[in-house]
Amino acid sequence: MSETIEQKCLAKGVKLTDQRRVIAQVMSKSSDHPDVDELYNRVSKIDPKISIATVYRTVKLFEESGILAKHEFKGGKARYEELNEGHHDHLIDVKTGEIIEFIDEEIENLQKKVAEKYGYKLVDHKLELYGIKKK
Amino acid sequence: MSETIEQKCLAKGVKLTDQRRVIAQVMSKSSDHPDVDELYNRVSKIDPKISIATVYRTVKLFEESGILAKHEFKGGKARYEELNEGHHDHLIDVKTGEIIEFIDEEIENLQKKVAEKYGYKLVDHKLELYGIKKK
DNA sequence: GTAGATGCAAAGTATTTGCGACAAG
DNA sequence: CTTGTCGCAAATACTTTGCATCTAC
Repeated sequence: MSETIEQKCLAKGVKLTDQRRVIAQVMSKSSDHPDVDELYNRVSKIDPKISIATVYRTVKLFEESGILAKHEFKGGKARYEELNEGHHDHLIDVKTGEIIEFIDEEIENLQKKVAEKYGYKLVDHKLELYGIKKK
Repeated sequence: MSETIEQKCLAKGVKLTDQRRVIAQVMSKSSDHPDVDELYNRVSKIDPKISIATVYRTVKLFEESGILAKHEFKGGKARYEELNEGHHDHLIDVKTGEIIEFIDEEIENLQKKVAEKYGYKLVDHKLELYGIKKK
């Protein structure tokens, strides 16, 4: 495991409060991609006094600090995950909603090439695959 | 040019009303990717009596009928474009918001391969590149 | 001590919906 | 005719914000 979220906050000069610590810990433990509501539920079990406004403010702050990644998958609410070294994309099961993380260097390179072709420097991208499980 | 939106409606058994005809024509003429508000503005210039609720209902209906594609680019409202034969993805200029459409067969194939690898049949995907124009 | 964080409730956006009037097939 | 559509305004869902209070550094 690389740095904890708390360490990242220190490194980036993000002030640590009790609320932020709780939110950070819950996100670290979450291997799925919770939306704000779900995150708020989990956080509330640890400290019921934390308000949903703080959860919204904190995920936004963490996202801007490069600590969390925000995803807006099809037709739903925004969902978050901890951002670690290895970049990855998502394969979403359209039946169950299950999410599989994957990495494909070849696709990454091709994306860069496409951007170059049009005279752009690639600064970000979003790749989501939607599939049905084969029997 | 392939079929018009009106022809597609007939083909798919979607009832044609004056309002839908206007919305269809405006979308056909739009080479950008307007959001509902912008579409409503354009539509209102032709027939000011059309309500925004109808615009919302119509784009949703057209999307479900495979006539329009809905995009949810980063942090904004949903945007729409006419869906024609050739599938394409989008390269978005993060400075200006300009959108370039592109096709890359190689990436398409690799996506299918990734899904296969995890035992999935690819039914849909979303690929968005965000870039900065090089000088 | 001070700048910034929190909780609360109210305000914003974007989108959907119930309902009576109306129009397409 | 009958089923589905429209316009309107109210409702919903998600997210942000003003303000007074509190807390980390």
